[in-house]
Amino acid sequence: MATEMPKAYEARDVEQRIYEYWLREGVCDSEPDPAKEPFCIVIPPPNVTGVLHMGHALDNAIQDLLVRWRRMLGYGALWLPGTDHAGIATQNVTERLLADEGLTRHDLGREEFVKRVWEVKNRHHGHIVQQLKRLGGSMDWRRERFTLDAQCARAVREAFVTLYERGLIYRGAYMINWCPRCATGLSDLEVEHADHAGKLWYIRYPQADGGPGLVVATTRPETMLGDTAVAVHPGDTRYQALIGKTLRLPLMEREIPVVADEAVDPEFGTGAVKVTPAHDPNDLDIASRHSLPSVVVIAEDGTMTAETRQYAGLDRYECRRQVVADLEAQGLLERIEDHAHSVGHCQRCDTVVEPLVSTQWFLRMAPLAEKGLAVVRSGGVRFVPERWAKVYTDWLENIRDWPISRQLWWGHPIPVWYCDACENMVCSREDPSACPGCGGPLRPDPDVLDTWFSSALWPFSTLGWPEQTPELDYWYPTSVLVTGYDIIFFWVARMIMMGMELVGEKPFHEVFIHGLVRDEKGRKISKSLGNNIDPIELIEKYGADALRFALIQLITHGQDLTYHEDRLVGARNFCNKLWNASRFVIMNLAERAPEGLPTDLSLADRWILSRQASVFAETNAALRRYDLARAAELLYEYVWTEFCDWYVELSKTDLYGDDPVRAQKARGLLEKLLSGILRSLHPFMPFITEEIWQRLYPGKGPVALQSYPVAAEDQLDPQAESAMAMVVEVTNTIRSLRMSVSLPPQQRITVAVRGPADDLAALRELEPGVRALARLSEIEYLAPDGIAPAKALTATALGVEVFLPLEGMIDPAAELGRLEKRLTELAGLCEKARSKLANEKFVANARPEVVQGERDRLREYETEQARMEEQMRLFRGML
RNA sequence: GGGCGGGUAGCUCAGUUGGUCAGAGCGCAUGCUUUACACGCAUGAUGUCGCAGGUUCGAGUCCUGCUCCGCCCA
Repeated sequence: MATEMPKAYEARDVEQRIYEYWLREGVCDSEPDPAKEPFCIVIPPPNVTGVLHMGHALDNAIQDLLVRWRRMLGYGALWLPGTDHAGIATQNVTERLLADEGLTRHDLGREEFVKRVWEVKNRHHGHIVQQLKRLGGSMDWRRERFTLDAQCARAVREAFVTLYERGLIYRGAYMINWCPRCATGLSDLEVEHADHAGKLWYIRYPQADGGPGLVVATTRPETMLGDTAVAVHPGDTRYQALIGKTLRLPLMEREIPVVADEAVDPEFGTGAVKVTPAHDPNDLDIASRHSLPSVVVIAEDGTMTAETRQYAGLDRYECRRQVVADLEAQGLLERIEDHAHSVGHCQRCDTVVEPLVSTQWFLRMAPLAEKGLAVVRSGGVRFVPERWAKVYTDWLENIRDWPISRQLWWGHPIPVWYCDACENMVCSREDPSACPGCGGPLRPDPDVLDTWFSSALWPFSTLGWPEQTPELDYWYPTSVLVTGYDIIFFWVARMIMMGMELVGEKPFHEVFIHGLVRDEKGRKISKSLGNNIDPIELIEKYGADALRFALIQLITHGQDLTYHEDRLVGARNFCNKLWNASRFVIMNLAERAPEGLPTDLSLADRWILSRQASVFAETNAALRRYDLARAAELLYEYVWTEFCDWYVELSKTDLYGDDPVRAQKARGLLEKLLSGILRSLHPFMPFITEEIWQRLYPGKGPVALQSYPVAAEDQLDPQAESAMAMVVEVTNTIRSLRMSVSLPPQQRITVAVRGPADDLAALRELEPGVRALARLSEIEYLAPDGIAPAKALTATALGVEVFLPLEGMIDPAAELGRLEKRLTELAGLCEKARSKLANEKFVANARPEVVQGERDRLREYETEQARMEEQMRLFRGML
């Protein structure tokens, strides 16, 4: 067996080689297998031109953990990878590149531009895939998909046409959010609202008959050019006389009416609001109630229209300055106030969006939302943590129709064609060659679909839908979707609705929602802050396993998590601990260990087997309820504290003792325990566990395909656990007492122990180990009534008295101080317990075992108290 | 304005159905070339569990109010 293991684990020497090994072994490949229960996760496809950030690292660490765990449990586990074409984002990336050449997409023309985008996509694609691989993701790369590939395109077209045929998709002119920079319509979700320190301009609108008129307050003076009315609240006494009168719109010199409308807030500004139906959704509502005309004054490129005459062609903000200046010159600007208000920005480019009436394709959401709500309410789709279900249902209950067309060149074309000759419109699964009405030429719809439209089909388009493939049949609905709460509306909700509508079945059983990764100062990661953390750099520094383990440890109950480099150091150290514990075991396995579980187990053996069985049971339970941090903690604790600190140390007395049978038994058990540790940790830290596994069992195949350890009930041994707890406590007590008198570590001493026969027997069984760990030359066993050594340091450890007879080294005054402190503590504890027990209501109401526990505790305290007092008397005699 | 989450050791966070002096990691202090590991070992210090009431024999844990921080929606 190869025993040459470096002293420290070096992730960089291991990871790439191991990943290639998995690919070679087909570890991540999966086929539908009716003999196995299916388990499937589809990756939230990262933006193909994006760069992996910590959020992806977290998201993928979680998915890989779940998939590897299920795979080892024997499920037909598939993790399906892929990327998203990210319409606006990718088009913007390409346009920026063109800008460097001094070109715009219009210079190139649509066809040439789209070709360029594909080139950009192809360049970035390899990079993002490489990053996912470096994280150790066990995706089935043979099944990789791209939201714009032929298979997804087929699904998108099928979905669109089907929805259209069902009357769920319609086209019309409605007010939508428009990004003047991206030159496309946006859905509400793609608009981010930010508070903006703006102004409130008070403008006088005189009456047409020469009267003083009224004053309106507005945050957007430039839109006054498109005003077609002024509205006041019908109950507002200030304006009763003006309702129905006509005003003269300044600058435009147009006559507009004063209307009364309930929607006006009399508290805001002057209580009179200007009505610009073409550029404000609320005004549009008012306009429709009063049959007001609409005047478009801002064009799609953010400049003023011809309607604005002298302002035509100005940028909207330049126009604002001009309008304000002109109003002021005419004495119509009454005053200006500071006014903070919320302004919508384009999610992709941060430009202030413009509400505009525009002809778009819409998806009717009410019927879809109904199905989406039903399946979550009935528990068909379960959110973890549960509270996110409410976020989801609240949104769906108030949902508006979804504008799905985008005025971009990069994306899925809308499968609709128009005949200019006969005004026919064709929506078709196949490209039509001519107008079915007149046989004339057809013009394709120039728009593409919102990227989220194709993302919404992802769980089934990737599995082959609309074909009824074996994959779709086996893995759909998928098992769990893992994603951050920030895309519940964008993506999760839409997948659920589309799955229900198009496949007739939910896309997944569960949704595991995690928080976002924040920087060390707790700030959200953002481009503008420039506080992005590159997971690849961290992988290079600490290893992918350390990064993954640290992230898993940091997961809280759906909350954001604060990244801290210290955590990575801790996780890296844990990797090294595992490496060295394994190194120790493997070095000692130079002689082949026997097969099967050894017999003639010691107390320590029975204890560690019991602990391992119990930890594995708890770990699986924690994973099942998605308490991933707890699962990681359980294994961390077990490996470091119980296995390394105690079991390995105790095993040395067997390994290096003169009994070859015991040594052989120790080797056998260490190997068995390590096997369990490696398998249990593999989903958390795949690389290092695989590397060690290969060294431990060359030729046995990847650990990734071994069985995941589950509970072994027959190994649970509560008696061994409590006996061992006592041994540990006695050892710790001796160490602590040694330190209290600064005894040099090298100095071996004799200790005496006094206590129940069972406890002493347990100590005797592990005596060589205790002697080594507490640096003892000898242990003297005293019967419960045995006479304790005089002039000794003493303490009680779980009912066993420990004496360190250190005559000459003891400072009686210091000892008295220590004992006194402990006695004070004990007095307080006794007092507390006594008063509890003296309370009739406590005794009457508390559960019997709680009362009994209190009694037992009190008895222990009293016993210890008596012993301490006895010691005090001894030391006082020494003063 | 509506909703959600959080305020526990210097830092980051655990604390399952209320019941053993409140836990972990990091950091800190002291000591240690103990034949796997200094990315280590041992020992130790550290908390009015945001504030105020209430329920209860008993509250970090349940209820009410307040306060501060963060997020989502309008």
